[in-house]
Amino acid sequence: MLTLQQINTDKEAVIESLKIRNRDYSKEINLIIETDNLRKQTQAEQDKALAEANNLAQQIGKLFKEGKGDEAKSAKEKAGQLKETSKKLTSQLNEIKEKLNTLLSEVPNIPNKLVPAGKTDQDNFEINSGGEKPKLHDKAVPHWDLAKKYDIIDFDLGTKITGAGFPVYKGKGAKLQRALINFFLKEAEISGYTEIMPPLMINEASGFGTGQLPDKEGQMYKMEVDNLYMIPTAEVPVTNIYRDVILTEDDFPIKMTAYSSCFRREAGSYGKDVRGLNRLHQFDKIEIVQIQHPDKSYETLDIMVKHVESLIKKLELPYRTVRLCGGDLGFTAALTYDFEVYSAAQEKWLEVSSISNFETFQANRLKLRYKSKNDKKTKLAHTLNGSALALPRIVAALLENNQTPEGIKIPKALIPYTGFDIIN
RNA sequence: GGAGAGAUGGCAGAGCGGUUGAAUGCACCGGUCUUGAAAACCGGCGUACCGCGAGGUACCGGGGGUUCGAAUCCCUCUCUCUCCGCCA
Repeated sequence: MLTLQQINTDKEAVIESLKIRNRDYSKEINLIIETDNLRKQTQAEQDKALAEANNLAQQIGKLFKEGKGDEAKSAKEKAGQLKETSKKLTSQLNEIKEKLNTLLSEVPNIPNKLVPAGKTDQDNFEINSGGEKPKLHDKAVPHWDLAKKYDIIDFDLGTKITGAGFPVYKGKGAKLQRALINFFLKEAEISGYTEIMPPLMINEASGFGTGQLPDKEGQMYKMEVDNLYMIPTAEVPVTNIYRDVILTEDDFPIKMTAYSSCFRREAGSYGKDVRGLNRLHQFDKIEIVQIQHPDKSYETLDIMVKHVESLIKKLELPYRTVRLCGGDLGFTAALTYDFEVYSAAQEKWLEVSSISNFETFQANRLKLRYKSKNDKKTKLAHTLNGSALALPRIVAALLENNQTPEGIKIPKALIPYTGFDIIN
């Protein structure tokens, strides 16, 4: 969430920047400032009352020691009154603080200047593309048919065991998953990321830290009995490693990668979008996370984009890179690049990666800070993350694009990991 | 699951109702000394909020209570450790 400091220093600029999200937040921002002023005022009153009470209590202590019981008694009465007023003020203050927090957590991140105007994903700005759309043979079919033909992914079986959106990978299908996981992890390792194997369930504090709670509670599976959530992405447990941490500048950059299964309820999705591997409740993803000095986070974002691009290139998939427009930009992000690969049989672009700079938005919730060398103050760090990469749609594109009458060819870069070069 | 012990500053560890934001040691930073370093000595050393400032307030795992006054007493939650049970 935004800091009060950000809002108080330049309220107009905040409101103006948020307009690119196609909404006017001036009402919210003004209410926040108003509430904050009330907070300050109430706190000043409370501090005064408490100071007086503290003083009095000390005096009473002294009087008792000196054996002046009578004087102490009258002082006690006065203290009792003070206590009541301070109690009232305290509960008022708590209420105000809670309101302020709620208000603050409802304002999205300030978009970077590079974010283009627009409402939907149609308005995203294409900044790059590569690879070539393959020419498929006459009898080419979408990946869900290929999955059945070669018996590598069984959607019905998943439905039987669990429900829709939980596919079962079999034989070479399972091996392909494992190969992709190892390939992505290896590439991340080469780029200097430390591998993390995180818990797949998280508590409330972690969900709040990275911004899934309270905004996206409905997207997560919840274990009511233990009050835990299944992770929607490894971003959550991995970034939360640094919750409540104060770093030194020398610690930057912190680079972590993690493979995990991800669980999303995807309530409200339907139709073509969810066919086959296009949208699942459980899927596998390799995530890269960086924690960086504010001066260097955008440089880092570009490096992360390059990393993802190199993965897709090695897999020889046609892709395009887009910068998300204001309407498509996530609540917590300041700038996001998406990668889409072309899935030739369904003739669709599929989003396979999303790389974002959150600036201090997550760090503020996480209380993730660093000690500045210059002025020795603690300041909020910048957090970034990206998918590198999510498996299902990559698999969809690989299957569809590489299908031949003889079988599905495996891209060269992946063969050392699969141990086979064709699925037939 | 049962029984017990515990949670204090970066770490270790005192304090167990009154001037304790908290002894002491280590670590860390600045200085003296030294050719340099070590040692020794001197000084500094938590976070947040309010205030132009002096200063004030809050924080000893979280929340609540008792009291004029709580790190200290009570309740509750969470977590850690030890023993027993169960178990991949």
